[in-house]
Amino acid sequence: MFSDSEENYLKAIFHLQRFASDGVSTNAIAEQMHTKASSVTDMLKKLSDKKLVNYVKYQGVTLTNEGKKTAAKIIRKHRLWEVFLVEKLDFSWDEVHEIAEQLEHIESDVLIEKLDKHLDFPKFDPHGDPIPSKDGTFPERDKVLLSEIKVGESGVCVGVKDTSSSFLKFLDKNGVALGKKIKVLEHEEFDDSMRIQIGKESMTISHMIASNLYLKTN
Amino acid sequence: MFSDSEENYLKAIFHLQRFASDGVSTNAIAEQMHTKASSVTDMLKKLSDKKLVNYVKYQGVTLTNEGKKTAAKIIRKHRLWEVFLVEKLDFSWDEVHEIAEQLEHIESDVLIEKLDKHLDFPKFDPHGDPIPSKDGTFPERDKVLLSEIKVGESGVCVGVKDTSSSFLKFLDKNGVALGKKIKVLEHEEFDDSMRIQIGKESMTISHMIASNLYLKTN
DNA sequence: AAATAAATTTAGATAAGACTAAAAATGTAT
DNA sequence: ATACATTTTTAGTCTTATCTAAATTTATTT
Ligand SMILES: [Mn+2]
Ligand SMILES: [Mn+2]
Ligand SMILES: [Mn+2]
Ligand SMILES: [Mn+2]
Repeated sequence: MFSDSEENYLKAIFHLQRFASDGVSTNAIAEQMHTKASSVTDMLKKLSDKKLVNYVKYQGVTLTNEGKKTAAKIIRKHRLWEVFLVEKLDFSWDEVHEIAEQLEHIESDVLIEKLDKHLDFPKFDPHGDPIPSKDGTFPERDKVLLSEIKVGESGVCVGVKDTSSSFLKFLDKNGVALGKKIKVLEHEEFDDSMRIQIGKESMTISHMIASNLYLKTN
Repeated sequence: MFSDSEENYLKAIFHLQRFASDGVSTNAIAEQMHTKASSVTDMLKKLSDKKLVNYVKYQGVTLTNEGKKTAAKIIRKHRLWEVFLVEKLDFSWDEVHEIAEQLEHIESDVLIEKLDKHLDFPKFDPHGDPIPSKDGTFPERDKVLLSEIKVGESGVCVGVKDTSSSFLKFLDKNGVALGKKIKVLEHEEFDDSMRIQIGKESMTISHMIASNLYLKTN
């Protein structure tokens, strides 16, 4: 149906579109894709011909409905495979992204649905990111950055904002994982660092850490 | 490491090499790959540069040790994924080949080993074909074509020679599957058809069928 | 409102992989 | 041994996806 490259562009535009209120810029896409602006322009023309994006020269792009649907499907595949890798093959959450980048391009509708069933229809991936349903709807979950939580309150870890391997490895090392209960013990005004309770341990974390961890409060 | 196309050529040469005693011909590869001889020549040069094949103009090719190792690895991946699809995702054996053709190109050594473990280190795929080990060794199994078995003797179905979807579907329809015990009741000289007992049923099968089913005799 | 800077597109090149048509090498039959 | 047929290679073209460098458009300053 679509080439791997086309699918990767659609995914990139989809993710960038959430932040930019207007069209997504050529440069933004180039940066996201680690490619050059001229390559992006070429691809935008092609995607526009295929009615996947609304493209006006010099004005940036937005996804059409068809483009959104296609992007959601790829993200669905990516995240389902990530769940598989962690749940069934015993990978840790910092190792799965690269492999899922490949697996997301495997084409077979039956495969996705069977995989979904095998995994018992998960709603969120190993990083807490929502898995769109077959029709492209993303499940919502009210989550708050740990950095926004007041002293004395607590919540359950449901996701990470930064999904870099180094951050995930740091969390592992300190016993932080999805489902863990975290309570804010202290908040240092000076540098916005926090003292938190996680399980029976307590630890101090920087603002950098606290602003990349999502909690679900009761 | 290698492109999907390169991998597919290596696999094709590997399979053709089992029959041809000397080098594999350009035309044979072209037919197997559903491509043109000129495209094959181009690729052979490339594979030769990469020391994956021994190529002498007009003389056909053979795989180098490196080429054999690479081909075995791809076949290993293909067959492990087929086991996964049948055992874990509940596909039937006639549906898995096309998907495995895609999955075999996913690159991650850790993934293959974890998949192998998850499947409990299978030695044969859903069609009875041997799964090479990490070092490229193919497990052997003494098997005989059903058409070679004498009246009164019996064996257990361990593989198929023809793996076409139509043949596999026919077998399913008639209750033939790997592990089933089959006993030869009669043999018709005229057309080499056979009357066989499978489970509690008995049925007549053509020579075409009998010469594409492998049994393991006791 | 120019002038300058930044972003974007165009033009032209390159590489992989495939194809067609023509040329060259090899094999077969008189 | 020569002619004919088959196989294989070469030459040249096409598509996709990328790049660099130059041109163009849009945005920002003075
Ligand atoms: Mn990911
Ligand atoms: Mn993820
Ligand atoms: Mn197969
Ligand atoms: Mn198989």
